[in-house]
Amino acid sequence: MTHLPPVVDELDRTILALLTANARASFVHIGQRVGLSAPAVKRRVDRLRATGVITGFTTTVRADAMGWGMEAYVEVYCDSAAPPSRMSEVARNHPEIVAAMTVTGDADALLHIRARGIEHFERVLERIRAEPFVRRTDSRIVLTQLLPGGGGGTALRPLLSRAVENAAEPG
Amino acid sequence: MTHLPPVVDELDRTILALLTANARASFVHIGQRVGLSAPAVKRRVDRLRATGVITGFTTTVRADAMGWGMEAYVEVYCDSAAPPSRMSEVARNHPEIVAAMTVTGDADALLHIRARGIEHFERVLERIRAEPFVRRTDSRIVLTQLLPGGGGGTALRPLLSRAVENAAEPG
DNA sequence: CTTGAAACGCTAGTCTT
DNA sequence: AAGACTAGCGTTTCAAG
Repeated sequence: MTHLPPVVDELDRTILALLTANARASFVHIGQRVGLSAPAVKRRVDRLRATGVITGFTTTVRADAMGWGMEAYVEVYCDSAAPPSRMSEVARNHPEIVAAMTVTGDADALLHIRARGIEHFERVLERIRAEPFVRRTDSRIVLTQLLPGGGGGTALRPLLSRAVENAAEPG
Repeated sequence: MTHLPPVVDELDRTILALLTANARASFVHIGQRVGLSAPAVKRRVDRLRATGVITGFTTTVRADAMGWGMEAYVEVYCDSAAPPSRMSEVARNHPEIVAAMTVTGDADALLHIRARGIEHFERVLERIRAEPFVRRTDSRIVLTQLLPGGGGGTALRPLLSRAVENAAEPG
């Protein structure tokens, strides 16, 4: 929440690397690798969270194992008067939209979409194109991830959160 | 590593939702929410990892706080004979490429790139365009993330891993 | 899946540098 | 200011039911 001076030294960077590699690593384990005691590691992690460097701890899930077999990037062309806030609202209302951003170039926004299959994707696309300010869309369906962990976790959170009323808050 | 029948029931889905919301949540805490004892939760999490549904636990880090202030999606047009394996190799050799995939449409591949700033991004682009089989590139620079957690964590792993020789393996 | 017990990790307080 | 140490408590883990 707060925004104190986010100073990140080499020790912090190593701790962050270890935590991104395994968010469930114990503080003693991390401490052994960086030459610190467990309480010292905890203090640094607490500070990284307080300064907003660490925003959370999440789990990477294979999307296809969850039945979300396809993935696409959709460029959206809007009417000239369309405000980004309106697009943001649309993105929040469609759980299949796992990321949304405004971009440079001809298109106004870029959406990262996950769907159960082609027919599901088509329905999502129809819903988006039904928005009054959307003029047209241009889709790129993902064929193969070229890097390991390409289908990873953070973006899946909106798709899973329907199963839980209150998300668990750390600490 | 193994690929046993990845059956995922409603309880598993709830556990996954809680773990994606907070990967450091304790098994007792999760158990209270789903009406299970801690060992029962652990058994299910172990099984989800063994069947490849859970691929890891990671930490979400604000990229800008780490000095990675800009983000772009780059479409790559290749020579007709360029194999995807070659593109995969290129993606692995450039740490700024946090995701790479083959896609439908005019372009052959789509790259997700993070850079410290415009000038850094330009250098990365030059390096990519210097690859012999790359014919041209088409970039979309990200202006604003429209969903919370849009700058998130998993994709940052390659950028941080240089700080650590051996990544911590869970379990 | 649960229970119970031992090992382990987390965390706050206190002291040292 | 930042880390080390210690002790109390919660968690993880394995055995057995």
